[in-house]
Amino acid sequence: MSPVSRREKLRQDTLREIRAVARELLRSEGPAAVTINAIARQMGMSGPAVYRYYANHEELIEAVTADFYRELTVEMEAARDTHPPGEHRDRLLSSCRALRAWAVRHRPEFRWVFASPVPSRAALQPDSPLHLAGCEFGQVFLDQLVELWKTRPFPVPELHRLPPAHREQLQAYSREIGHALPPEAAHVFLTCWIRLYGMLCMEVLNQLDFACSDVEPLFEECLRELCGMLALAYAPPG
Amino acid sequence: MSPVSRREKLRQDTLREIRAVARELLRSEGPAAVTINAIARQMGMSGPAVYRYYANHEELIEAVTADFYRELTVEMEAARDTHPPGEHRDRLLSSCRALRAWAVRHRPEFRWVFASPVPSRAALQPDSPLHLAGCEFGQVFLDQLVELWKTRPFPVPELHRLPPAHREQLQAYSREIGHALPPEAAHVFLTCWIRLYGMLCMEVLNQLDFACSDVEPLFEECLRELCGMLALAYAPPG
DNA sequence: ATTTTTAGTTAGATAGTCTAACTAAAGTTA
DNA sequence: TAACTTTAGTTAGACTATCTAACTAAAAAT
Repeated sequence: MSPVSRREKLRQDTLREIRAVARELLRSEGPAAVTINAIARQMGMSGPAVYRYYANHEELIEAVTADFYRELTVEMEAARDTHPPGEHRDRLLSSCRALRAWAVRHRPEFRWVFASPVPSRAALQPDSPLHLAGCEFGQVFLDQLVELWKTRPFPVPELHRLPPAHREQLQAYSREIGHALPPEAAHVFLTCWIRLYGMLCMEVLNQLDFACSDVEPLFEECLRELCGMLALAYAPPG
Repeated sequence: MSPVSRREKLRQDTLREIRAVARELLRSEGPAAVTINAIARQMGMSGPAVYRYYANHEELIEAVTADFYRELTVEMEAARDTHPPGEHRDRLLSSCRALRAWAVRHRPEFRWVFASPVPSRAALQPDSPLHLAGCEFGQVFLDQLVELWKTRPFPVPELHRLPPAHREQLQAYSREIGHALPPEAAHVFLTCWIRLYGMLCMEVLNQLDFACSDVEPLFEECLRELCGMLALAYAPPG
């Protein structure tokens, strides 16, 4: 007895096809074109049939977004793993570059991830696939800083010099990740993450076009600064 | 003879009211609720009447977005001008804090500005009100760096050490702003802008909630770093 | 006083989300 | 195998959106 019935397999195939068609529409016609009806047409079925698979438009959108997170996560992990476990610097740089490469190669998808923003922590139920996928994505970066911290701790600010309110948040977060990083190292992690991800956000949302068409050099400089903060020697790509 | 006829005045009032109602809907019911019909209902007129004022939904959205840019610009300028012209440090910090204050106080609006992103440089016609408002917004920050550069130049990288492709873009941009900043100073401007704006982008798009509910301390640290890059002595708010 | 312009109206074409009621096929069980 | 249940699909339709067309009434211009 196979654990998945034939029916279940077909169902999974259809679910996958729906998301694939949605993505194709996103790429070819933009986010507004990703409608239940358009997907159904493309698949040669009637509109309401799609509701057998996703309860409503929002749920479909979330599933597609989760796919994007997962694909991005896999690519970052793959890039990271082109270097042996000990090579923290190369692993980190590779995965960061993979992040940007994906974002640039899949602009509509990356924009989509931002534009339908993680509805503030409180809103999204913490066990939804989207939330999970988002966490696992962030984890790729976090894990590497944790690993680095364990083997080759980077410089951190003195905890008592950080504003008390901020300190408490860092302590809470440190607890939340099982003390894998102490609060002051979590602060460095956050700072790095904001730099990296914030820059990509601006690039992909076309907020840098006024001055740049090619943002890669700025991104590399960002990576150089990241290395600085983490006491790693920057190395150019290639 | 008044230069604006009575009719024109009424028209401007209605245009303003449409945008105000749109904004109210955005705040109270979210971006999806900002529809031509809902606005018309709220104003007690029939749907198609709105088309006398805005040719289509997109044009209305653009006008509202331009309003947001303008309001934000005004607030930043006002904050800047609470300090006398010579006080570069205080003026810059005040306007940056005003930027974040507006973003946090008007989250839906700020999100909206990002989420309906400046359609890449090529797309948007350069004389549209939205594009203009966006430029004027960026100008608030740029102008201050220009002023600072003229009176108290900040450290810059050596131009020949930047990647050639990047150098060319910076040269083009420098030309575009009438050489108000040389390319290497434009590079510093860009770096600062990305830090500042990128961080806000992440905060407002709920990408930092996983660790922080109060991002202010991180923002202040960002300002501290900005001051460092610009050879200014950071000063806390208040 | 007549004409033109403008701001509004209703009716309707088209396209979306989503529900309800039904059908046919596939799987399950007596 | 026959009857039953579950599932994936169907069509019809209620509701809402954008936007066009054709019309009306009021205001402005001549």
